[in-house]
Amino acid sequence: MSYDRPMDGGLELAEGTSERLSLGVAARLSRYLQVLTQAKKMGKDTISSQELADYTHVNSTQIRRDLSGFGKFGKRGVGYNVDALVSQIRKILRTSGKHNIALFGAGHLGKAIAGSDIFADHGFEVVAIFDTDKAKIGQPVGENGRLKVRPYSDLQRVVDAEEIVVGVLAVPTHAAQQVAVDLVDAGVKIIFNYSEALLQVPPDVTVHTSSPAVDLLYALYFYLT
Amino acid sequence: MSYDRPMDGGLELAEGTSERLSLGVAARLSRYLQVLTQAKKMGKDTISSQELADYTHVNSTQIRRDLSGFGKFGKRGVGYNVDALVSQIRKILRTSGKHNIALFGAGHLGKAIAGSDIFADHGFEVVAIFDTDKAKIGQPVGENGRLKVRPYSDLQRVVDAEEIVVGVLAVPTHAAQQVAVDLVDAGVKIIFNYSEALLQVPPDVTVHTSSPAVDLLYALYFYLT
DNA sequence: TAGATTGTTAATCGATTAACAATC
DNA sequence: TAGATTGTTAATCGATTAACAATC
Repeated sequence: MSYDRPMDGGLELAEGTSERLSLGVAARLSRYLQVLTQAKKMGKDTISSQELADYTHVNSTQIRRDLSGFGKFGKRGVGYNVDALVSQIRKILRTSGKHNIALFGAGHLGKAIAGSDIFADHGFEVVAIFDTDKAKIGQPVGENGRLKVRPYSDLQRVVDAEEIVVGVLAVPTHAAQQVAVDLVDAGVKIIFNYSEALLQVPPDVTVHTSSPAVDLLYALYFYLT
Repeated sequence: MSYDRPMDGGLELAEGTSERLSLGVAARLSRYLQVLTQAKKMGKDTISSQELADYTHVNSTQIRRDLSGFGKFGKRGVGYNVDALVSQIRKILRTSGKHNIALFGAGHLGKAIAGSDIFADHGFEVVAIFDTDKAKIGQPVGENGRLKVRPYSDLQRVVDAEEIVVGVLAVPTHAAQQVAVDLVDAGVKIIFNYSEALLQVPPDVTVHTSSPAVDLLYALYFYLT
């Protein structure tokens, strides 16, 4: 685990490059990144493992341990430089690039997602929004009406032309499976599902279903006990 | 771990009642519940641990192990009865009751949440929606315009009158901390944060921040490697 | 220097998995 | 009966934590 390369932003990845991160480490690193991004917006230059722990509910020792596996990123007595740590984690997660998203459904949820910078902050860009409702097609959506709602029939063409890697489903539950099928046919391998549908997809496709109510149940259990 | 009470819906909880569930078990049980709820809607009467595994990405042995800690809920060669398992898990999680939610922010996201049945399916009811924008106050929101947007100044009064246990923040990031402070003052202990703000709250208050982009980063890592 | 915080070790704990007898 | 699937064991693996020397 020793690591003697200077921490000055060299381009190579630290040890561990060749092996896949474990699920847990990858998930935690993503969360650190989220907090760091916000901390930076709040004008913080450095952050301690204890502060990161307060926001992520991950033990501070665990955080230092996760990070030290890839290099000595901190300064004893001071903490971690926010900018430097962001770029290190991005490198470790190999998500420094820009990735294009297509959004399905131009209802309240679709508009909320299109207008948010929650994806943009992490290098994702919503480059297309689709709906099957003719009344909605052509409508401007997102900040400054940057996007125009496209007809659903353009899916395949747009996925190819815009190099879409993620499909986000903000459609009614009954419509979700069909969109998933069409996305898979178009070659998309990551689907983010905001509907309640249980999606059936081939094994090489990743589905992430957002379940706020599940998270609430979980929080409530610890509140009630 | 032996358990000889009939599985016929007796009211007592199985073994483990007195001890708190571990974080992991509680989280997984919540996810099983989500899948079971959807499976029921799809008309399934029984479900196998393997089917649950396919939808939750939890190993099927792990699922049987989680469940068998509380009783023998399954039938060998058949699987689990969906209805019975739902009520058993609800009992284990002690979330059989109804819990009231207040929603903050009547923008696209607030309206999307108010109009969804994602919370209702799990015994949560959105009973109030607030906004500070005078133009929005009084507007009907949710299915059949069931809710009218209330002025933010009514927060304390409504939390008391409606026995609100969860506050859901669908407000701009810059407004989130103030709402959190006011909710804490009103006695709410669970906050669900859809903004990007890092919220500062007392230790006895649970904050869950929804981070779709973080989940995407994570999915993308496994896609890219 | 004095205080703070990292990096790292060592020990513990819980999660995960394969395997398979029991039994529907 | 034959096939399927649970409940459970036993072994392994990774996560978690306390403690503390190193050092900024």
